[in-house]
This record gives sequence, structure tokens and C-alpha cells, in this order.
Amino acid sequence: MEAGLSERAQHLLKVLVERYIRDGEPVGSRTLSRDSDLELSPASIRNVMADLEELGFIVSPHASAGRVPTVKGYRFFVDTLLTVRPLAQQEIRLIRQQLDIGDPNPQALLASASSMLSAITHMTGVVTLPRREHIAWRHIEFLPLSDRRVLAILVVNEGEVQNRILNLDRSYDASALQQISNYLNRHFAGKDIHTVRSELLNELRRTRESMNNLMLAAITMAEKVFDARGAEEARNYVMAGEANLMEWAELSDVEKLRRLFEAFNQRHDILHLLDKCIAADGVQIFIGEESGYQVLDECSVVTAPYSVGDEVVGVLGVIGPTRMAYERVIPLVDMSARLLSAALNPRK
Amino acid sequence: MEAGLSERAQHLLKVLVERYIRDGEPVGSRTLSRDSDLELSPASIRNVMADLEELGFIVSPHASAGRVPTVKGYRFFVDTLLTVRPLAQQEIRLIRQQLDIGDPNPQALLASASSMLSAITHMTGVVTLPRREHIAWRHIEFLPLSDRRVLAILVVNEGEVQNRILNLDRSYDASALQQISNYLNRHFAGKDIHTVRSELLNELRRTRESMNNLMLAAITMAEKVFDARGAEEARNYVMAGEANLMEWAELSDVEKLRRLFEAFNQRHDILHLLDKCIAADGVQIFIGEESGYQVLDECSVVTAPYSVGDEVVGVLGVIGPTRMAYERVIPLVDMSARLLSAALNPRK
DNA sequence: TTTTGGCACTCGCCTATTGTGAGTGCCAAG
DNA sequence: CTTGGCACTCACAATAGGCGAGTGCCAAAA
Repeated sequence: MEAGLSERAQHLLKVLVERYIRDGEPVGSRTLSRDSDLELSPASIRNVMADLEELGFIVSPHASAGRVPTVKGYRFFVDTLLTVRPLAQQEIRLIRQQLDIGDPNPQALLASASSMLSAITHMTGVVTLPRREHIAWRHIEFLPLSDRRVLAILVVNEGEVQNRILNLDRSYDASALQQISNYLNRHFAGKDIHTVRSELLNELRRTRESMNNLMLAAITMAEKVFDARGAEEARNYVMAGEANLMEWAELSDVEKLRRLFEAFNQRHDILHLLDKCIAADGVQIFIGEESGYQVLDECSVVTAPYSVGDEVVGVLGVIGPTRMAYERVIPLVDMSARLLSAALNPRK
Repeated sequence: MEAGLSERAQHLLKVLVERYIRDGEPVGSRTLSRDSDLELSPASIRNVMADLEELGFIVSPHASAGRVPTVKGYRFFVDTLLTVRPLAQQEIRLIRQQLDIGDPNPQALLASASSMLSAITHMTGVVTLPRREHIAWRHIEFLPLSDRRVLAILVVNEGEVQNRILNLDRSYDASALQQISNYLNRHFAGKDIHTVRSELLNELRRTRESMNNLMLAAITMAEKVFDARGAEEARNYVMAGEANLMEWAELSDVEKLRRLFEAFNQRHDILHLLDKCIAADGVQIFIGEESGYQVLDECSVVTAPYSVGDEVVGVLGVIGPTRMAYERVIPLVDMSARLLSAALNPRK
């Protein structure tokens, strides 16, 4: 029972984890007795360590090395032992600096956020693209390209532009296109794209032949916009600094790295994991196997959701070795999410 | 003098390189005598190998291993020894299949090309984004978002859409925006964006105060479009299958891999190298150090330019270990470039 | 002159052996 | 409960020997 851990045991566990995070080597009773302020001999420490091992907080990688935290050890550490010092003003300034605030393209902002995370932590930064519950039709425009090809430009929400080239069965002159777009804009501006879609389909069914097929193309496009936003883009992420992971000794096995990188490219596993974090209402941490994905067994993932308006729309975070500096990473990720949210919210 | 290489020496060199490419181990006189059809004893072969080594075509990694081709050896091999069998119909079909022909978004097509290259070769595929010499103004549209924010949508060339949110000093009503866009479209449709830019600047200088600052914003945007296309996007590439390189034994040194991946992310070195290939009028090969970039010392790069219309606009290629199956990769890259060109050219 | 078999030699790699040191568990004395 | 002592374990490094693939050279054969 964890609650049963003595004050002393907890303190020693804390020091041990901190020490192991710092230099990555199993820590023995000797060093621990020096590092902890308790005036205890190595022998006493060994007793406590034996207890901690029996309870599953630490293990020795082999008989005569020091001890190393287990996942359970890390978990207890971050849950109850960790002292997160808040970020210094200077650090906050650094984050702000590296965030590409002001770039009108939100995609660029997200990319800069993941770069920033990876640069500051020397690990891998990741930011999911914001999902949109509501996609509001704003404006559509058709531009004739050549005989039967028309460029359709659809603006949704606050200035998101989607465009697609439509190959049609017959040609339309500019005024016909104008008429159609006028009609569509008049009827659908401001409506949710779900609604638009079903209404268009109804309309189409009702008037059948009379309906020209540019309309049909417009539906198709609207549908694609919906698909793209809902299923593809929103279920995607930007990543930066994957190569950073190669610097960490504990991940230097090429085969493991390969599998990890493949998972990064495959995307669905990582995505699924990040999706779980979107529900959490603050910093979420997966340590080692906790993630449930084997490739991440020796990694930890620290995430925080970010929002636009009052609505959480995505998460950002850091992927690195289990042995990461949680007390630095956690406030960093937290603050980054706040700053990103702030930057994303429509000014004024 | 290479030309002085005896028939026999050339043949042996060829067999040696092929063999080494096949199983990646230094090849000795014994195996070489078995593999070459020449009925020669290992001893005779050794004499020839000694010559080849003296001339710098092969080396032995250490005293008692077989020989391995040098860069010079590979170079001679691909230049004069290589027998490129053309692709089988089935292989061509495979390429076609994996190319996302028909996706209206050209970016997706390029991405699928790099994926295809990496998948087929088990190495890294790369495709530069097409550069555009001429960017023709086609159509601009302003859409009011909120009080002083306007969404500007600029269409250039055949259906490329750029958009940007403009923050203005004062508000314009819909009809004012309409007027401005009408004016711009009337004057500039079809013109090159360079021309547009200078004309707009002149106009602006001429009429100074009278000119409203949406016009200024329009110029700014046009400029940005130009910049983005000319300097940033066109000077960029899509890559796929970086992780594949980790499967190759000769690249399994984590430190080297890290540097390589960093170069992939840094982009400018790779880009510079690919830029050189755009000039070549066919398959271009850099073997090992030939590329001039240290990170690529143990890699080879095989590229071919692709074109839109009659104009070469980009290159595609493969990056892998020096010990790659050139006789397969070369025709593959060649054919891929052809198919990509075909897919990019405006249908009909 | 070219080819070939023979032979001594080199050297990377694998395995076994041994020593060293950090760290442990246990115990008995403080 | 703490501590010093002590025997023990075990990864790691260094060393040595055996093996085998491959070489260079030479003298004899073709």
C-alpha cells in the first residue's frame, strides 16, 4: 500500500528518482546516503531500498548495480513527490519568443509550437491539429478555369479556405457560375456544414433533373471539406525534433528507434493516444507502458490540451524517454498550452 | 588510367560490385573466382584485385577481409559497367498504382511520389516542390470577416489558391471591397505577378494619399505570394521513409543517423544538392562524398528532374546507402519522374 | 608470359578466463 | 533502529588463444 510509505522512504525515493533522472545511471546506497540530507549510513539506506524494491517502486537492472525507478516508481514520483517549480519569467519569455505568434496562418503557429517544445526539451514535440465541431459555411466562389474545369473556393469558419478543382460534364459561363454561387451563399451562409449538406441533398432529390450538376459538385466539395476537416486533418498532428530522441542513451538501440519512428509516421497509434489526452482537463502524463503502445514502452508522453474560445480543440505535448526531467517538462507543457491557446484565440 | 583497365579487370570489378551490393560483405578472391564465369583460380584473381586496389577502385577494410568498392569503383561501375534492365510492365504498373494520380491536389501527388519511392526501394524518397518561373495573377477576392479584418483570396496560375488574413486600419464595407477587387482583377488578370507588383507600386506612388490601404494590403499580399512561392515553398521538398535508412546495417551508427536526420530537417543542404540536379537533363547520381556534404558521405543520391509542360520544375529521387541496387534504382527513379510529369501535366 | 598451387602470414572475430569494483544482503554489535 | 563488517554477486574490461577468411609472394606448370 503506497500510503504506507514512511516519510523516510518517500524522501529517499524522491532523491533516487531525481538523481537517476539527472545522470541516467542506477543509483546505489552509497550515493543515495550522500545525496539525501538524512544522516544515514549506506547500510540503513539499503534496508529502505529493499523495502522500496519489494513494493515495486524500484528495481536493480542486475544484481550489482544500483536501483532504477520502475514505472510505478515514476508514477508515485510525479503524483505525490514532485515539486514543480513554476517557470521563471525568463523561461516564459523564451517560449513566447519561439512561438510564431502573429503568423496569420494557424498551421504555422502549431508547427512553431512543436518546434519550440522539441528545442527546449531536446525531445520530440507534438501538436495535434485543432478539431472543429462546427464548420460554418461562409462563402463559396466558382472560378472558370478552362472549358469544363472550375475552381471552387469554399470559405468556412473565420477565414479558412478550402479549394478544389471540379471536372464537370458540361461547361458553364461566368454568369451561370455567379448565379449558382449567389444562390448557395444566400441560402447557406452561416449554417453548419452538416445542415448544408443534408439540405442540399434534399433539394437535389426534390428537383432532380432540373438541378444542374455544379450544385452536385458543390455538395461533393462541401462533403469533402467536411471529411477533410473531421476525419483527416483534425486527426493529424505536427511533430518536430524526432531526431532528438537519438541523443538519449536509453533509446540508442537502432531497432527500437526504427519502430518508434515508424509509429510516428504511421500516426494512428500516436493519434489515438493523443486523443485520449484531449479529454483530460490539464496536464496528462503517460509513463512507459502506461500508454498501452509497445513502441512507447520506454518513453513518456506529457501533454496538455489547448483551446480556442472555451472549447478544447487539441493537445500539445512532448515525447521523450521515461527518464525525463518531469519537473521541468510538466510546467513547460502546461504553459505552452496556455500560450498557444492565447495565441489562437481571435484577437479582439 | 581507367581506360586502360583490361577487359578482365572490368568484368571482375563488375562482379565484385554486384556481389557486394547484393550481400554487403567484403568479397574475396575465392568467391569472386566462383562468381565470375571466367575459369580462373583465386590466385590469378588476386593479381587482378591487387591491380584494382592500386588503381583505387577497391579497398580492403582490413588486412584479411575481402575487398569493397571505393567511390571511384562505384562511379566506374555505374558509368560504364552497369547494365540497367528496363522496368517490367508489372513494375511500371506498381509505380502507377502507388502514385496518387487523380488527386486534384498536386501536393498530395508529390507526397505520394516520395512515399512510393521509399516503399519500393526501402530507402528514403524525396520530391522537391515545383518551382514556378511565372506566376500569373488570376483573380482576387476580399471577404469581410470582422470590423477591420478581411480575408484576401488570391488565385494564381491554373487554380492555385493563396489566402491571408489582413488586419486593416479602417473598415471597408462589402461594396468597397467589391470595387477594389473588381479594379484589381480588371487591370491585372493574366499578368505576371512581378509586373503586377511593380505596376501596383507605381500606381501607389503616383496617387499617394488618395489610394486606400486595402490596395496596399493587396500589394503586400501579392508580394507575399511571390515570396512564398519563389523562396520558401519552391525551395522545399517532401520526404518519406526516412526511418527506412535505419534498416541498413552500414548506417546503423546512431550518431551518424542523427546527423543525417538533422540534415533532413535542416533542409538547406539537401535542397542545395537537389537544386544542382534540376539542371541535369536526366538521371543524376551522387555517390558518397561526391555530394560534397559530409553527412551524406556514406549515402548515394539518385535523382531525375520532372516537368510541367516543357519546363523542368523539380526533381525527385532516392537517398540511400552507397551500397544500393543502382541497376534497379536508376530506371525506377527515371520512370517515376516520367510518370510524375505525365500526371502533373494538365489533362487534356 | 600467364596461370596456378603452395605456403606463411595477417588480422578481425568469437570464446573463455580472469580480475576489478560497485553494490548488495545479512548479521551481529552498538 | 542503526551501523560496521563481511561474504557474495555480477556486469564490465582486459587478456589470451583458436579459428578462419583472405592476402601476398614465389616457384613451378602451362
